[in-house]
Amino acid sequence: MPSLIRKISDYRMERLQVHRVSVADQVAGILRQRILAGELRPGTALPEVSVSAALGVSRNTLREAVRILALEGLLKRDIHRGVSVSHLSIADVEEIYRLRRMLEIPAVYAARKPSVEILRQMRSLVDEYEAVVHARNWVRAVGVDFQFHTQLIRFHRNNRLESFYQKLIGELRMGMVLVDRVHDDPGGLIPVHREICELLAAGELRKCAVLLAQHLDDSEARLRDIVSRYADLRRVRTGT
Amino acid sequence: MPSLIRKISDYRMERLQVHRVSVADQVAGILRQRILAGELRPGTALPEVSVSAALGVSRNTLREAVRILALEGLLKRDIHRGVSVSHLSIADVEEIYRLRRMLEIPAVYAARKPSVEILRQMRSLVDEYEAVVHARNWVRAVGVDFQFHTQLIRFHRNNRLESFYQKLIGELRMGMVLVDRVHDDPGGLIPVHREICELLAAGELRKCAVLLAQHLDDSEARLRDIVSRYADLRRVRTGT
DNA sequence: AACTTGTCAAGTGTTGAACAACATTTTGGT
DNA sequence: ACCAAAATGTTGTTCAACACTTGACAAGTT
Repeated sequence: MPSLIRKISDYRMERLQVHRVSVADQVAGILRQRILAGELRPGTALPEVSVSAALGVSRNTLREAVRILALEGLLKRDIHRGVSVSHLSIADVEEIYRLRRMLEIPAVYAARKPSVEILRQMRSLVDEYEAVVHARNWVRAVGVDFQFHTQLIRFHRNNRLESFYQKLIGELRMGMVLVDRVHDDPGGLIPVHREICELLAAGELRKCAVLLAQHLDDSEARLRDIVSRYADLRRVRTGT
Repeated sequence: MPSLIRKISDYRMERLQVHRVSVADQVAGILRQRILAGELRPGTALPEVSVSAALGVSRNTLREAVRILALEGLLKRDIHRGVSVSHLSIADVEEIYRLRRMLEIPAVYAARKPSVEILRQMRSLVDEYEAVVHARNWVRAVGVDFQFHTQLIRFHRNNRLESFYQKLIGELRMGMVLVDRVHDDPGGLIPVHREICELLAAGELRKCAVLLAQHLDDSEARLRDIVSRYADLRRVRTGT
């Protein structure tokens, strides 16, 4: 595995940078990506031997990667029974959205003097979202959507909060990708996101907060719907 | 190591419960405890070979434990350079206290109809705090203090928030135990905590929030002081 | 038939040893 | 005194083996 990395870059600088990440972290990244892309669906078991063999790393390394993802909430570990991709329950969705409200809405007010940098980022993310939706790349769209909200959180200027928030939306993302078909109206978010930017720039924080709250409600309702529908589907398939 | 556990309990019930925790988790628990007790001070290096030998576990197992604590923020990993107990900087303290305010004050308002159970817990924790301070057990006092605030957070009824909060105060605790001597006035918290309980019970949420905010400010100032003093001390000792 | 009791395979938990990769220190030369 | 190259000690990673659980199925009992 390390030799593969070596091959990609011969330049000393790059090699150093790439190499600073341990293999375990890289493996965690790969698995995270596959989970968030919906490739590994909730409930999928990840037997250590076969997975480590498939990825070309040792069992121990895979274990470290799994430990990371388990602490992130993406994988579930049942002792002596193996790991599997976590399920997102309605309760989880509700819990996470209560947190999003608790964190994102104050973020708007924290943007009293909004950072130009963050605002610029947000605007470019809206553009990117538009492009991605146009290209009908739904998985990527979900990612960009969440990046937009992460920028919002950055107004708090708090690293711990930011990484916690990213962990949260990581879990949500796992639920979002359950639908391979377009979820209701993915393009509908564009004007909302754009208006959030403008209201922030104009200092209309109250209006912005209201709009955001409403946006979050919508988003939660949509995800609830997806999750409950998926739960039914699973129930039927399992025969419970 | 596992066989040792077996010996302790022959009863099936107990054995099941004990054995559900992997050795790695147990080791993480031990290390966490020693760090939070101030036994392992910030900056202390933890060489894998010696530590694993001392604890009687393999290097791989210790590594898993270290991975857990690193993700909790208690240990710092520098790749190829080993792990050490994290330092708490003034910036960290400030960041964490901003989060505490953001989370605890809304918790008061979330206690509009306060759970009897939580309130009971809080009161008994105040009593315990009193007893512990009387016994001059400062390390334990810090722990009980933080347990009190954790109960406050429980009004949010949000598991993810709770574990995030516990991670946060875990980091603070590491700073708190830097002083082996009594920090200014450890008994002074008793009436404050007690009044917070009473105001909550009486539904005087606004007053309670104000008091809590003030309490947090005091607490932050005290910790800032400790940390900066310790940083000076370290600077002198290191000769920088 | 329903219930308990072996037995077995498959998987995880843990270990120890070995080697590779890296940071730091020491060495050796100038 | 300075700098590059080698030695050192540590972590990162792999491998192979064993101990221990679990789940499922077969065998036996009531």
